[in-house]
Amino acid sequence: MVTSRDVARLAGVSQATVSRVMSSATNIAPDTRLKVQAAMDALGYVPHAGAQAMKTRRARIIGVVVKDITNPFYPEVLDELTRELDRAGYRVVLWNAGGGSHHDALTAIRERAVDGVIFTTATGETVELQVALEQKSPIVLINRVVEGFDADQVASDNVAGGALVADYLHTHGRTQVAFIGGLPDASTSRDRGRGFLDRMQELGHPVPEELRFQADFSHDRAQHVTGQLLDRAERPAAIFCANDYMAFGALDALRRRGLSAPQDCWVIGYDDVDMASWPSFDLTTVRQPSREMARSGAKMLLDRLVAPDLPPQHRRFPCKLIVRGSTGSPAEGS
Amino acid sequence: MVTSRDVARLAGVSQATVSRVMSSATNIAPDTRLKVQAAMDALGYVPHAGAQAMKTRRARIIGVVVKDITNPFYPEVLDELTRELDRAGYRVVLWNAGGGSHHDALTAIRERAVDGVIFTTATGETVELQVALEQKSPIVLINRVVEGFDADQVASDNVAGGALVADYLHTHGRTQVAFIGGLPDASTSRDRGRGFLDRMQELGHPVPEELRFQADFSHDRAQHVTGQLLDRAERPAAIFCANDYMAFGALDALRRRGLSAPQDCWVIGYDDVDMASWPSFDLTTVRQPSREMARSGAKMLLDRLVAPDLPPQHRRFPCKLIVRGSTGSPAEGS
DNA sequence: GTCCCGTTTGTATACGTATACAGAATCGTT
DNA sequence: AACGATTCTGTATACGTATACAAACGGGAC
Repeated sequence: MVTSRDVARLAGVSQATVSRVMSSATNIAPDTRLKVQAAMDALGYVPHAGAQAMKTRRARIIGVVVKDITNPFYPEVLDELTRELDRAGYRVVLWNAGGGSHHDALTAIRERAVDGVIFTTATGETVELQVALEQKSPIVLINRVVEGFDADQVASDNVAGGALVADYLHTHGRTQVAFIGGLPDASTSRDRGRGFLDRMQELGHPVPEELRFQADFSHDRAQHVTGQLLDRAERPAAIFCANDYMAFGALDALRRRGLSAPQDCWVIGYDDVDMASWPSFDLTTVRQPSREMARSGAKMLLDRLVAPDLPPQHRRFPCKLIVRGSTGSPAEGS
Repeated sequence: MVTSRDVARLAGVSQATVSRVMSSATNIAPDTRLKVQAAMDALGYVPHAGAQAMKTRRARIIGVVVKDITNPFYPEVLDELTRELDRAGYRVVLWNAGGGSHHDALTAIRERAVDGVIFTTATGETVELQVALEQKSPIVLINRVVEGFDADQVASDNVAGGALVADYLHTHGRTQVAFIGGLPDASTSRDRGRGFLDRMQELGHPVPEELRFQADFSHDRAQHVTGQLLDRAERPAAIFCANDYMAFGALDALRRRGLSAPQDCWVIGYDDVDMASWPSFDLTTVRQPSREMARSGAKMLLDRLVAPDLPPQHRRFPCKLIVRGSTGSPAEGS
């Protein structure tokens, strides 16, 4: 391995000078700089990341924690996060699935292996997160949010989004409806459910217990649950799923039975991932600005790295109902 | 930050002893070990990753390079890679999109920021890869492969897979067919295309130039291209896409025109991603064992880290045609 | 010519850990 | 009782870089 000392020797300067050329400080004579750069090129010098990290106390790496990368929502978020962080000169380490991800990511902060972490799927492990926060660990929560947790958080207004769906169904006279949630301890599912169920109640169409389900955010569980639901005597007029991925499962359950939306049952999702607009699904859904949220979260974290004592920000993005073919009369659809 | 020296002081031993407890060498008196561990717990000691990396010359990080994480094939591969590498005690840094990904990943090796890299989308940038290889950089190619490149490589038998499709279409008398490739310099697309087109020719049904397309592996391009194709006077009897993601685009192009597979045109994909089996697509496709390939590639890399002079392995997995509803008479499906 | 100031460079050291080496302590063997 | 063998621990140093400090140098201004 070629070190800065080797470069120094070849260029006829001290190691410190080589280091200064790297950090491109201003106090370098132009010709010394050229000499050193020539030597670096000649030797193919590349600084040792670990050594730099040790001295500067910065790894230039950000961690991102995701639960199920197979859910198309997360690739979209990741896509945006990697772009944004890459542009800022940071690398991204990814934690996917595995119950221990949150813990591992926090450990990585303490090891100084990463400078900060973006959690997309925070839930109840608040204890450990809280401890980390008290040690001023740079942490940002995207998508899922933890009430009363004093860290930067970015989410969409899930309660309002859920209410949007209720209003829409009410307006179209679809009152006998089912709700399929994700995980009970995920703020997204909880808030969307609450916003939806509360508004339905207000509107005079309370959703009975036996029409409320949990399907852990996955396509397969949602397909299964919807299947059971459809096999009952009475079919609901609409199904609202807490994310698009489950809505796809609901649509698939219909198709498998030779039924379809919107003819036999309306289906509504949440997120508006790219796939939702594909003709195969043509899914009515609540759009949250996922990519913008990702960018915003990345920026918050980067800001916090330079100013650790910034007051924590809670940013909430508005949502919008996108009506497509899986609801409404076919004539209404695009 | 609490260092090993702090632990040493509290435990009343030398820093070296603390380090030895960490590496859990055998030569440690049981009670010293307990004392040290107690001190570590008391102080909440966590070793500094950068310092360790500098001394041991191992970062315990593996890089993974992916082109478009939005293509559902890659999340499946990533899912498996992260699991496997995580289990082996490695973290994963992800490079996504961005033309410079390959270069950045190779730089990271030279910076010793990562111990090795798994490329899933290698193409023609052989020059730089070749240089890296000559410096014995631990590199593994998964999925896409580069001819005559002396590194570990894992792929499926794409030529045979393409031929499978030709045989199948011939058997069912579908001879007027189109091919939609990905990128011309990707081995996957090239080999699948070659296997398919050559076999079609052998069988007496050469595919004319005007029925061969490139759609850069993306849903949207494939949908667009298929759209143009369908708007012609004569509709092909089948469309073979070089991956599932494009096949979904082809199906969507049909749907948008009120057409469908298999009635109006057969559609065949490649990969057999999870989504291919969803009732909404019900896609006939060539299954390659993506997850097994990912595991295999991860193991190759891990092996190479401990034995850098191992001869490079080229592993090729067989493929299998999975017939579903997007081809054949509906009766045949499911 | 002297003095002061600003620029540029070298010297020395620190970051936190791992490990070669040597010394101390323990044990069994003769 | 003396010896070597064995086990355990401490001392010292190295990994590769960044940076505080001091030194050297040159250029004006008087």
